[in-house]
Amino acid sequence: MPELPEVETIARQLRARGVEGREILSVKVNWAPTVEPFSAVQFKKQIVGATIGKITRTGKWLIFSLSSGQTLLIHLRMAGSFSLEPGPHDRIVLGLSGEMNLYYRDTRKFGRWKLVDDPAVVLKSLGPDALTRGFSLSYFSDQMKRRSRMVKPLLLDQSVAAGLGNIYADEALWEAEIHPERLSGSLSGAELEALFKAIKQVLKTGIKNGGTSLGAGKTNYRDVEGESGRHREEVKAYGRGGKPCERCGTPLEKTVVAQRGTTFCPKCQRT
DNA sequence: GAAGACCTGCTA
DNA sequence: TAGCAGGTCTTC
Repeated sequence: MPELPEVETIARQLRARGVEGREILSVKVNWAPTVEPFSAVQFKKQIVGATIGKITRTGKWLIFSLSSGQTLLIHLRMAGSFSLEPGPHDRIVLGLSGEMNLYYRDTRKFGRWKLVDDPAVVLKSLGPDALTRGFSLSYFSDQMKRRSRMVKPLLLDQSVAAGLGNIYADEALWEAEIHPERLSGSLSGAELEALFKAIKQVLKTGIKNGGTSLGAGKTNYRDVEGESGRHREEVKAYGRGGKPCERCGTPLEKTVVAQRGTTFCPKCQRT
């Protein structure tokens, strides 16, 4: 579930809560497959005693630099989240110096913690983070022309832009008034620019609103404080199938594109 | 491209 | 009870 804005919100809150600079005193692994590439026992051995340095983010990856020189790369996949209070489905618990426990919660158990010597080995498969300067209009236009595929699956392809997921891809396409099944090579210069700007805008607005969560369930996005994102009220397309398009009033259509649920306006998103 | 795998829980 | 879910990976 978490996409770039949700992961960014979590990274900011972990920093604000002072997780950086604390020593890892203990590690409890309740679901061993979360940890890669080591066994839970090896994983513990390697990180206990290390101090957490900078906490950053690239695409949907959370990055903890450790004083040991190793890096902890955390991907929340569909349902991962962090909390400073214990709760159900806590898969990993870090006991930190200064009486703080950091709980990694993941109902669906899809999330992964990778402990690596060189983060580039994992991150090199990603394109530029969608909110960095490296993700420029010229780069984006080139990628879209070069790989002529349906535009929505291309937006979800992390090797094109890192960070977009199903919600913000639908939102960006709605903003830019482009049909999700358009072939990327058929987009005009004006359409490419509109889509490029829409991507940056929906992600920035998502961050400003603390991310998006749709319902009240346990699999829903929660930030470190246990709050659901306020971006829910701003969503124009995702999850609004059958409801009127806010631009033209036409009922939005829900379909499947590249095996992902996709909502769009059949009238104003051009085919 | 598509389909299945990995998981649990919510919603219809 | 079946179908679906914010993601990615593997195998056709």
